[in-house]
Amino acid sequence: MTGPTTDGRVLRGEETRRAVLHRAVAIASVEGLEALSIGRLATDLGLSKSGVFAGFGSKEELQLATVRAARRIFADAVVVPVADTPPGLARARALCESWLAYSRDRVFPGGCFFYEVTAEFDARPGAVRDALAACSREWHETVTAALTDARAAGALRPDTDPGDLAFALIAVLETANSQAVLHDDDTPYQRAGRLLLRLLRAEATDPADPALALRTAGTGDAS
Amino acid sequence: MTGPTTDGRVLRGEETRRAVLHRAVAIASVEGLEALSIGRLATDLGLSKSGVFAGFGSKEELQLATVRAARRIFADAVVVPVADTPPGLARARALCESWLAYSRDRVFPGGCFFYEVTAEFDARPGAVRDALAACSREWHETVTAALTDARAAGALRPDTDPGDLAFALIAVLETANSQAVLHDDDTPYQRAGRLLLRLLRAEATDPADPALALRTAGTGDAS
DNA sequence: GAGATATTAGCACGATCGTTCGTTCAGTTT
DNA sequence: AAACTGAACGAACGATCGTGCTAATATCTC
Repeated sequence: MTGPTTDGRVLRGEETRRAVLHRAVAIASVEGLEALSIGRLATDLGLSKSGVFAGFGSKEELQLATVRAARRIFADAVVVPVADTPPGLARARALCESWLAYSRDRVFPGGCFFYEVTAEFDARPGAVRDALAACSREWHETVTAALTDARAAGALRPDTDPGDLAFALIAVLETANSQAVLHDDDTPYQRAGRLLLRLLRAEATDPADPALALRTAGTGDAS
Repeated sequence: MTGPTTDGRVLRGEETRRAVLHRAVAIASVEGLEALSIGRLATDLGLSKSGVFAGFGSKEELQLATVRAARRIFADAVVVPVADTPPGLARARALCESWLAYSRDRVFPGGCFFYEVTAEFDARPGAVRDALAACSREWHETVTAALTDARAAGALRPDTDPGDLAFALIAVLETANSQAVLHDDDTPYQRAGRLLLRLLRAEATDPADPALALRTAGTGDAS
């Protein structure tokens, strides 16, 4: 009986926590996790510094909570929408397109949250880096799994290394994000779209696989 | 004759500036340009805070000088060594291998300086971002030029887009750096080595081009 | 030597950082 | 109504930030 009866107090607390994290992921995607200052969050949200602090207990805990929040947003924006795409090659393709849209549409205002923040922490030992490494691994495994399915289904050549291919696909995605944000330019996304198809077709048993068809806009289907 | 007669004063000043920048690029490659604090640099080098500050005039100028210093180190480590490689496909290949060594050997202790710092500033308008954008453009153009030469020489297929191919190659390089640093793992470099060759061979008119031969160690040449 | 010049040190400023403390107030329980 | 709980506040702390001053110290010119 840890009475999960609705307690309005803790409920309100979680609400402000969510508000803080909503702002935190936005700031961190642009300026990084170190630029997250408790005082600034408090000012932006009209809260007191100590109030924000109390909700997390330490700056590092705030950073970790921010990473967890971003992970959820990323999953909702990129991975969840492709759940209804059939496993295999089509899903791998859908994951890439979904990722490009995630970056292009600025789900996080600074582009990909994890690109920004991973570069910031990848060489600094600590809990934040560990959390980011786990996210990275998770994403790579998601793409690799789709490609492994595709190979098992015969859509990719038997000698294809799903890990290598996933690495190449993700490399193109991340670089498109980086270049597009840095130069405030859309063409990297177009380059990336071409290259993704090229990479997949090069490993596909059937380069004309419908999962690799061009889709300029919408579903591209005309009945 | 703007009297370049050795003035020991300005010479000494430039010496300390170099010492400061040497430390600055190391710090920035690990923790970013914002983590560069004047007081910390002064303490690390046994100088006074105002002494360090006077050498640059402002924090932003220090950051810009750090970027310029890193650009020079990068050029010396990656671009200069391939100057004696014949232009074209061989040089493109050499640039990639040189870059991998630059990252793997930790010319900057935090891996690629520009990966770290570009992610930090790509979404923040300002002089630092502009300088980094220029560096990015310069590097892309260096690789693209080598590929354009290769195509002009008939080593790459006529329909190859040097910009797209350079983009893909650089994407693989950057991601190898990122993954290797984040997970403290060497395998991303091995993946990258395989993928680079794969990408170049796919566009080469002669996949058996000697410039694309495997070289496991050293020059691989036996007289 | 004297005088000009450029580097460096010393000191202090306002601002902001993360953190701690005691208090206030709304909601829950008895 | 009284007792308790948890979120949020306000004030303050020591530290560090970037940035100005002024003075001391080298070095060059004459």
